Amino acid sequence: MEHTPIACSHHDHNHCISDALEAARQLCLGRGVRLTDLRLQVLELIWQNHKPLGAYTLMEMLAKANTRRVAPPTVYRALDFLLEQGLIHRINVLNAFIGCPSPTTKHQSHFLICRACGIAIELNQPELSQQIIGVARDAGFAVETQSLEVSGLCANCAGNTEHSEHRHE
Amino acid sequence: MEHTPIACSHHDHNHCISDALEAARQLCLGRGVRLTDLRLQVLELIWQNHKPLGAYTLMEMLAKANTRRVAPPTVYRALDFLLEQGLIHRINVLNAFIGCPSPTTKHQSHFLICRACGIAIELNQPELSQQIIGVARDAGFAVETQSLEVSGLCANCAGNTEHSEHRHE
DNA sequence: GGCGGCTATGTTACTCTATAACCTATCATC
DNA sequence: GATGATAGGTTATAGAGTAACATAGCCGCC
Ligand SMILES: [Zn+2]
Ligand SMILES: [Zn+2]
Ligand SMILES: [Zn+2]
Ligand SMILES: [Zn+2]
Repeated sequence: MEHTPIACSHHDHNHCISDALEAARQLCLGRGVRLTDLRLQVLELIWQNHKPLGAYTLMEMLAKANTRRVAPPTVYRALDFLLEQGLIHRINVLNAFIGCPSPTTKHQSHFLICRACGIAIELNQPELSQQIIGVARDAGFAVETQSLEVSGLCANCAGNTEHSEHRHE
Repeated sequence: MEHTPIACSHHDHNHCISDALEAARQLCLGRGVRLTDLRLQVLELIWQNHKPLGAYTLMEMLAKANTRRVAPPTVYRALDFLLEQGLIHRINVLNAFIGCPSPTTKHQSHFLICRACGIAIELNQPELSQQIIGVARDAGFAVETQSLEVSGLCANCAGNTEHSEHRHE
């Protein structure tokens, strides 16, 4: 049952972006929280590809887009909001953030991260979450959040490894 | 098959420490790498309990123990060595380090982390590693390393939650 | 024993990541 | 349009990690 993830295959990424932004608008509307210009802008920047972006990278992008200085708290507050609403995930191993393709359904943070091209693929495996909860319960542990970060090579990069190991863009 | 982990139960922790240090000595001897005084000292400090310690906390402890200033590179180099040899793991979600109770057997980094008492319990579940590898393979992804960090409440703290939610020592 | 290369540690300076504290602007509601 | 609440701007600082270079031990060899 091999199935190449969207992030790894050629696809119309504008579609990913518009879907994500529209989903965010609906979700915030439904919850009565404010998806302000800044927050939307940060979300859009995060979605510009399937690679996690650091807060300071986002800060520079914001500064460039708005042609004025943007300070860390500004971007961190937007990121905190997006994290709270489940619109993005934090990739701890990279100190970076990536958009969530299914923010409406509650789920844990499970990612495959390619060390060659930098892509992060979000898994959708409720059974895995359940198994982890089970293992934890056997140890008397009550799970609140899960972070699974698997590093390696994605389908694209695994094939090209011998030729070009270290490209980052 | 409930089984309270050692880290969570009353136990002779000096035994944990001496076991870990002796295992480290043997392992380094066998591999022909040098477990220097500094590296051993850092490992011992890390093992002083079952809670992950940050690099800067370790730095202060080192400075106190040696009654002289210790700079970041000193402790980071020791940590790098211990990580390479598999004697410790890094807990990404905490930016902290914890001793590995089974450094001789190759395995992934799977932890339960109690947000109340700060303890980190290392799981020993090869089946879980295998399942993760399988899920990744279905996405065409070649796994190199895994980091599973589950946050919640340990057996001890889950019972006491209503009384004292936020004790850290 | 003394030389030369290698590994480990010391030292300084810096980068990157994140937050505290305080102030101002905007929004919603009455 | 006053009032309270939320969002964003600003400054400063904390926390985590690394680069670059100097020094000190260690080891094998002559
Ligand atoms: Zn998600
Ligand atoms: Zn890739
Ligand atoms: Zn381990
Ligand atoms: Zn606990």
